[in-house]
Amino acid sequence: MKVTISDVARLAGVSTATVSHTINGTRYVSGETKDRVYRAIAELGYTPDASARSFRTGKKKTIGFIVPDISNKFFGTIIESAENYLSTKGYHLIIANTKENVEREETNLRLLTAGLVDGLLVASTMDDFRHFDSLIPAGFPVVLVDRNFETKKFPSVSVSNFQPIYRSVCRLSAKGCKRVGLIAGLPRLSTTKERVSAYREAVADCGLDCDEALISYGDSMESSAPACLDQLLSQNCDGIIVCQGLMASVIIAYLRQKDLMLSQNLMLVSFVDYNVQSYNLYYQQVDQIVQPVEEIGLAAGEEILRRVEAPDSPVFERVLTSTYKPYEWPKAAGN
Amino acid sequence: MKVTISDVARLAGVSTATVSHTINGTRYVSGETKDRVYRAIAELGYTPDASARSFRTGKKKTIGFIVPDISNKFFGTIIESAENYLSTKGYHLIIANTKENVEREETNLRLLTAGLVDGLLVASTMDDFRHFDSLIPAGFPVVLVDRNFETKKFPSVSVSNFQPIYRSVCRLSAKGCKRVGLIAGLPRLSTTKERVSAYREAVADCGLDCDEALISYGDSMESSAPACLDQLLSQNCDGIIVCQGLMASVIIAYLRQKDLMLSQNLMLVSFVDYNVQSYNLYYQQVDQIVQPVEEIGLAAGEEILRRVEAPDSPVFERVLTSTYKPYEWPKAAGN
DNA sequence: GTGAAAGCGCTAACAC
DNA sequence: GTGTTAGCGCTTTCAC
Repeated sequence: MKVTISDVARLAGVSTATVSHTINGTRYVSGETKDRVYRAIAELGYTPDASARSFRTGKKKTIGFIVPDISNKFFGTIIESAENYLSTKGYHLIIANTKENVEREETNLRLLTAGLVDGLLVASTMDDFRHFDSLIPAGFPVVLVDRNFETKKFPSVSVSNFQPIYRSVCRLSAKGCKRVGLIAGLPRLSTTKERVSAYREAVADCGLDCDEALISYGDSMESSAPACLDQLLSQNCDGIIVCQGLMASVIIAYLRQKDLMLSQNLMLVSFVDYNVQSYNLYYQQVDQIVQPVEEIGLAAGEEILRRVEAPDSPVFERVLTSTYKPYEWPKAAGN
Repeated sequence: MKVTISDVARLAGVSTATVSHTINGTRYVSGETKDRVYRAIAELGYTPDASARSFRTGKKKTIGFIVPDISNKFFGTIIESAENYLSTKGYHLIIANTKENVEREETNLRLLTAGLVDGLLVASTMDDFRHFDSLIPAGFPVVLVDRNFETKKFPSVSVSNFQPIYRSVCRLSAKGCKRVGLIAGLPRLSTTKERVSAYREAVADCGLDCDEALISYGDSMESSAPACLDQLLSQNCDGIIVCQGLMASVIIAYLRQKDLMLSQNLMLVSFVDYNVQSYNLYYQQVDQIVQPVEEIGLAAGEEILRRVEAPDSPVFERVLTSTYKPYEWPKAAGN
């Protein structure tokens, strides 16, 4: 049967309090007593029961992470670096995948806030802040990751993509492009909105063709890439900006299949993506916008623990910046 | 403050037992009483506390998954489909990342089996079964995923790659290759061992050059790909088999950078990888070995719940098979 | 058809 | 320097 703290106490000839304090280092215990306790623990093969402990203390030592798409390497990498940081601090990570589906997010929000985790990291697929907010119990620690709401009630960790997208358009314009297309994600997402508005502004500033049909909205998952590209090609665009790394890979391949060489029919393509060691190998012929993906995960981990430990600490918006890599740069061979 | 089951009971004018049974449907409650309970719950905004419940029942409704590399799409996809199935059954998924590091796996094994989860899915990076086994409390539900041990004590879900690798070698041989190289993963992994032995057997059977230097072991992460490729190229091989999808992408790019066209200096390349919708676009010029990644995740989910619910059910080894896609096949356009 | 009450294993006052 | 003990919120046996 299960061996409990009382079994240990009995065998060691001490009280359960002493055993507890010995294990947790929460008060002084004499060397000799410690010894007896540890010996008893070893002999019985005792392991403190995590759920009894959580129940008692109210701390679960667990953070939830609601993501739109685990299999997307962008989020996979964020999860990885968040988990890496959290495990360092003795926390576990519970993952929930929404597949960009609002109901799934609702369900998970409800389940995870019901005493399962100490805090929640959310890359939300919702656009209705009021609704999102209504699903979070008052005072529950939440940090928004990658995606924001207009209303800045919750702390967030995100990436600014306005400037790089603006710059992409300018560079395409300078190369002679007149009709620059944009392949964006789900229209409701803050990241999409920000990129689209940067695009619109730059297109106007550069005097390029300003045509809503040049903006193609995908569903933020890779499968929508070909359709988006087809739409843009049918619009005779001569430059393309792809707002997502996963889609970008597909786009490149699809272009190649269609025998449309880059810098020929199409002047230039810019990507927004995560930084992979092998990245340069693939895409050296195009501009890259590299997001600081590991840092997002790390920052997310730091912020959520800050809020878990001090729920009333000030609400920060942490905005990280992407790196813009123009394609003329000297090639830095991976490895 | 926190609202508990007693608050609800008091407001509804019933006992906590009735509230509990109403919520859980564990015994008959009259319609009228139910109503009162639900009204009280709504009024107070009551949510049952998950950790109290776990503590009481001993069921956490949580499965742990120890993976070597979350950011690898192969595992990302397995996690995704496992999570998908588990959430369907009311279970949550705790992720732990080992980065192919044995100590990290040990730590996580210890932490997760200490009352945190009901069962454990593990894609182990260990090769010492005895050691692994010693870290699992007797009777604790465990299912091995993707990677096996020689000793078949634990149930497992894995993929057979012997036949496809054997076939790859044969096909390269038929194309005229004499020196076929293999880019494998960590030598200690069962998947690597199985693939290497298929390779060795086929090389012998086909009368190809049999040279240990033609086998290049990576670390099962993408960053080792270029070094592996360089090693093989220095061996003047005329065909290459890449045992991992992540590495394969890097290899393709690296070959292109080196201006080595496929089917020119190198006769053919085969990949072992997951099935992505866009896959055909990329790699149509090579044979593909497509692993049933979603099914691995699903099967893993099914198996672990079976064991959680019936710890003494028979130990199954579930072996799934990959799909071999020769490159001459008529192209099935993605989508 | 419903209630009373005993714990699950642990931590943390409070006591000495 | 260590022991006693209440109680975290819930489920479930036993009782009526």
